[in-house]
Amino acid sequence: MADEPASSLRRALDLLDALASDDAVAQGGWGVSRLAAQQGRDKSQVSRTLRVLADAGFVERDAGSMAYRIGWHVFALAARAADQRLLAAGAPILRRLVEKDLGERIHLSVLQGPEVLTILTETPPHAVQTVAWAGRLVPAHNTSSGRALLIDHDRDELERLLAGAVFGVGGPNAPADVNALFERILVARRQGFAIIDEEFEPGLVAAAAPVRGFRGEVVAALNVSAPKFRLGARLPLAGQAIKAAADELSRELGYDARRPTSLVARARAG
Amino acid sequence: MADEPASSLRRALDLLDALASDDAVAQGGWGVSRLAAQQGRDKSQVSRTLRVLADAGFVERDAGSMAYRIGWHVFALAARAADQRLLAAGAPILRRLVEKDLGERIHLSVLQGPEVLTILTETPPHAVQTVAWAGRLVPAHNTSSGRALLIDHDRDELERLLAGAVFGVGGPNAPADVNALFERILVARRQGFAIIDEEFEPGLVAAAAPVRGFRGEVVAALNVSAPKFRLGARLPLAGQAIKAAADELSRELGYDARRPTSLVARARAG
DNA sequence: CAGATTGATGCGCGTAATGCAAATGGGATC
DNA sequence: GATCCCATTTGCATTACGCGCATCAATCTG
Repeated sequence: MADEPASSLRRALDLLDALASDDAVAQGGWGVSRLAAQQGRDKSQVSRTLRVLADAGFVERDAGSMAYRIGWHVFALAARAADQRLLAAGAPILRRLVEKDLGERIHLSVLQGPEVLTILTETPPHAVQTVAWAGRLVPAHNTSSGRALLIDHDRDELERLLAGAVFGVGGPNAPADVNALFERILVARRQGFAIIDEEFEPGLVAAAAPVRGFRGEVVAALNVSAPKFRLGARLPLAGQAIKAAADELSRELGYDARRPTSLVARARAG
Repeated sequence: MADEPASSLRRALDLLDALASDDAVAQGGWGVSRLAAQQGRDKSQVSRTLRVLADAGFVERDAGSMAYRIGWHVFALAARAADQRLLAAGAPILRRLVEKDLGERIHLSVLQGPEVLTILTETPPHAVQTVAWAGRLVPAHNTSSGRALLIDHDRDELERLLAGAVFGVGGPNAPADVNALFERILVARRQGFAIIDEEFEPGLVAAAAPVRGFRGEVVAALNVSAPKFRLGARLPLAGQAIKAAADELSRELGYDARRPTSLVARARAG
């Protein structure tokens, strides 16, 4: 719980988030009133905050509709967001995986608090509709990426990280609590990759493996997900392929598997 | 220059900017003291502001060095709003192209599997018939937009993507097979834009250039097409104009041509 | 161990964010 | 053109909260 006092800065950042929501994007941006109502704030202050954000280029407003949308500055910053090496080195590996090995949707994700952020997606050409997954957040505790990203966490760390998470939802096999999750993490740790069978969504299976940085800590996860009827049978094989690719990516980031990692890897949990 | 009172929000945003500077990025992020000195602010408040930014995910800190960097959350914002911005920033550029530069029909399109989907059109006033092109699908292999959208693809990727495509149809100069297409893509790659001369339809010429997103990957294509008797003579010039406009749009999407984001592009090429 | 550096925190002070209310500015409809 | 209605901005009194100073803990250096 412990709702922070919510500083004025935090409230401003929440406005940016709201403008990047599916609804706001789909409607070509939101006006002051809509934003104020949605955020439970007074219109006046929202108006003033947006003016500052607009002056700084973080939002911009449509000349006709007066609606605000995310501005150029955010895109410029995003281009310099954390570890571009991960993106640069990851892209070709994802492509190869989807084309040569698996023929299913491949994602590269990082941990964002108790959730998983997809930063790169590669879709097979035959895919009918491409849902834009990049930039989306999903829970960490019932997804394959999440399991891979948490593979070094011990029970206490899990407990703390997932204090607010809702267990037992998603697919029929979703873990019921932290203990169940930890058990499955131990399995993943043993075999080097995680297998998910209808935990996140009914009928969906997935496999994921951790990507490590040069210090040995988990920096990302590579995963494949697909309908059970298509991927189910060869899921263990897919896991192996994903793990091989993740290991390759780790090497490109400077990770040396022979060096001991546990100490440094643990440091990131705080 | 009437310096604004500089609200606290503005100061916080300036911190993000500072963290996105070349120096900061090159050094893997900056610490509190460095940032405070560079911004002429007190360490204490920089520390507190960064804590809020970090809680919101807008910055993240390196566990070892304590240095702050732009966080993945910014990336997520940009990724989710990317499509919106493509449309918003694209519209005026299309309008300007058709009014000032070319006086012919301009399209903005994206790749949809092996086909090209037009998402924005601008028509010159003198146009007799206004066919609604937006929402239409055309083949990728014998259109200028398609060529621009496939400009980073290598031969193998083309082969897989266009496995079901019918070659040798459309105009008299339509590419006969994947090899012929790839040859022409190489030409387009060299000059930065694609020229089509009666490939899609007899008597029709076109020029197109790729638009890149903040990650450096091709997200759309800008193109002009017109009857050969009207545009044929100045087609190379039109190509240059289209390329210039596409580059401008890319910049508005956060693409920085100087940065080696081309790693992503190059890696695709092989 | 002294000395320097870096980041976090306690605490009064004063600025700048806040909420209410009123004003402004279009678009509608009649 | 007069009257509403909606969205956005602005005026203003109040005070929360951002601010700088000083202090403290933790690391690094020599």
